[in-house]
Amino acid sequence: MTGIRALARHLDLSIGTVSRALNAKPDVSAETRQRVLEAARELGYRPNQAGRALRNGRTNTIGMVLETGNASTLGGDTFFMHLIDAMQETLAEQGLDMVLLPCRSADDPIEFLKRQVARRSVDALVITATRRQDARIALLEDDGIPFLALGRSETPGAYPWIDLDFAGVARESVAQLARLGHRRIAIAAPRRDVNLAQIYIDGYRAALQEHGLPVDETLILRASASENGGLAVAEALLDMPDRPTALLLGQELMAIGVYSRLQAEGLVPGRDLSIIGFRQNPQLRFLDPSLACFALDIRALGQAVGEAIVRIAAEGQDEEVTGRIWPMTFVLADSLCPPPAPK
Amino acid sequence: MTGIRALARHLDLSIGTVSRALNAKPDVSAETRQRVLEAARELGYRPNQAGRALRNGRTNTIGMVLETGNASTLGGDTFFMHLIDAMQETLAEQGLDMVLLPCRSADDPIEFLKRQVARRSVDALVITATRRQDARIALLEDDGIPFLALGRSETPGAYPWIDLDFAGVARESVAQLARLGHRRIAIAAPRRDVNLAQIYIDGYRAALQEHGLPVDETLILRASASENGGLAVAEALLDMPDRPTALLLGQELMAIGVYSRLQAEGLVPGRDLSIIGFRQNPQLRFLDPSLACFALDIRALGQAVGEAIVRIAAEGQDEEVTGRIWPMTFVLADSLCPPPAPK
DNA sequence: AACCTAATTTAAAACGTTTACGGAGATTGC
DNA sequence: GCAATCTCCGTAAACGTTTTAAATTAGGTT
Repeated sequence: MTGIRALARHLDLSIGTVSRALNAKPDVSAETRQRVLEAARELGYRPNQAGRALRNGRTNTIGMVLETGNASTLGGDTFFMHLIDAMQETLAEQGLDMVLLPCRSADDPIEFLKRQVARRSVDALVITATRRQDARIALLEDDGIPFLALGRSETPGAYPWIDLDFAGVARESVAQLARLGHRRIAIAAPRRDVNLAQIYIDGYRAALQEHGLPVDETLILRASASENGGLAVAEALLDMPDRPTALLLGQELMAIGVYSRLQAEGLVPGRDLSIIGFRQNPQLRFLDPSLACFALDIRALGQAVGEAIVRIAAEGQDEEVTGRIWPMTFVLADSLCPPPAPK
Repeated sequence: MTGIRALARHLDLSIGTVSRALNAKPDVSAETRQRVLEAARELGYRPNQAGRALRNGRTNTIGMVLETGNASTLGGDTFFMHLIDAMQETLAEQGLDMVLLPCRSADDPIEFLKRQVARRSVDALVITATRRQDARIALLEDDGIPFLALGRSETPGAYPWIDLDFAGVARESVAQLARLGHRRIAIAAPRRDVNLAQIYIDGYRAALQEHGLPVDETLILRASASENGGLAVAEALLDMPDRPTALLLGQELMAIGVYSRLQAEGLVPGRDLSIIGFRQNPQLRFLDPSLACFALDIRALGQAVGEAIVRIAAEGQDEEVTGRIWPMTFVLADSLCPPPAPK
């Protein structure tokens, strides 16, 4: 276990000089620096992280909270995998490490975060899956931990966030359908407390009005963010007396349930009902007919998140806080058609 | 930022006494302990992790290396999510934290591990996706970092591992098919350097001999661990003059490709070709006819991994090293049938 | 030779803990 | 009443760094 002390002794130098040489600080001759670096490599010296963190008050590590047990984060989706991949690349370029902090969805996210905050083993945190009211934000602000929220929240206060453009998705979806002649457009979104659902539905309302279409509250459906949720949505649609001709989905996996329920009734997406999904998802590539949805450049997003959290970690709390909306682009597919002629 | 010093001053006690009180050490009166705990809660005292780690030489944290960019780990599969969830639960019960260390598959895993080892920010490591020859194992042994390999390796040396029973999967698969009367059973497995493929194929060979069936090397196929790999496998099968009547798949997602290629030819799994998949995977639940495969209790596995790594972290290198094979149970489904009568 | 400056190095303090050791009272045993 | 024991607490060292301030050396300039 060669510490800097052993290294200094071996070189017949003082600890301080060795430290400066290793950290590219001034006040050390070129020759000495050379010797030190060589000996460090030779003896396999690696600075002790704990000592360094204690002295510096920094860990050079960025943490990201990852909810396990929640299908929309780690499982059944390559979104987070690619995001993390790109983030890590960006952070590594800055000499920062990245760790993922798995938080069981069964546990209290506040308690979990308190524990992480207490450990102070990361310089800054990225939190995901923000709720409409998210107590974690107040906690982090109180404790002065620099953080970035991946997803907006209605929690008051100024803090940095990056969120996907769900309002834009709703607007563009309605525009596409209105152009095809649809007038009765249903929308399905997950639980109220996830903020994106609210933004999505608000965008939908605004877009309808923009196109001079009435807002029918019975066409706004809530369902669980899963295949089963999609089944329930399709079920509800089938039961409607004046069935809508188009459907917007506020979560990816719902489409699977909708398709299978419709097809069980002999109905065909893109002929009997126009459907626009949400985020593009490789799991949906088997849907037939193909599902219109919204794509985004996940790697670029990961890079942006990485760059943002680096700045936030460096500048601490007095960073000029700013929210940022990430664009998504419409992907046309076969699940769209003009509304069927009323019989 | 209330450290133990501020806490001690506030209580008019010495730092040492406060520390002992907080850590449930002896030599402190019940009354004082009570006061200390109360004040700690009130002032929101949280021990500084860096100071503690420096002093103790332990971080009370277990790390797990997670390969991003690799579909079989984070993406497209809930396996790791559930595993991590269960592991974390087990570790939390022991008062240990868990962090995931995302390793880009584009980067050199050895360099990545060296960096992590150097940081010494975890007490023990779980490594996944072990290769047949895995230099990481030698590195960890050399550096004296306690670790557990999730997956065997042929790398010499004694180290603890837990692996799924791929040999058993192959054996049981052959047994099931032989019982149905199949004599020409093909097998498809991923790249040679992943160890599980080797074990799987070895098990297949042994099982064939056990049932008195000939081993035809042309029936042993290699393909990428993906849907595309499955397409290629099906392609190869269709081109064979004396087509096999059954197929074993050494990776989950292959089944998707196999099914779609077969169905494009008008062939039906479970009628024209019997297929046994690998690990049960929620992504495969839409396959029709349903795919026979092997299930395992992921939560129990996660718990076992958690318990093992706790022991390993506690006892350091002199833990009695032992490998462990995790059982998988056959799940019967509609993709099996007796071989079609030769025409 | 004495002094100043610049370049390089050393010494020491500090970060926040834990723990071995010693000491002061209080209690017990004779 | 004195020694021995026990209980509780304070002191100080140690963990491995980084950094500030002081010290040393070398190289001029008077």
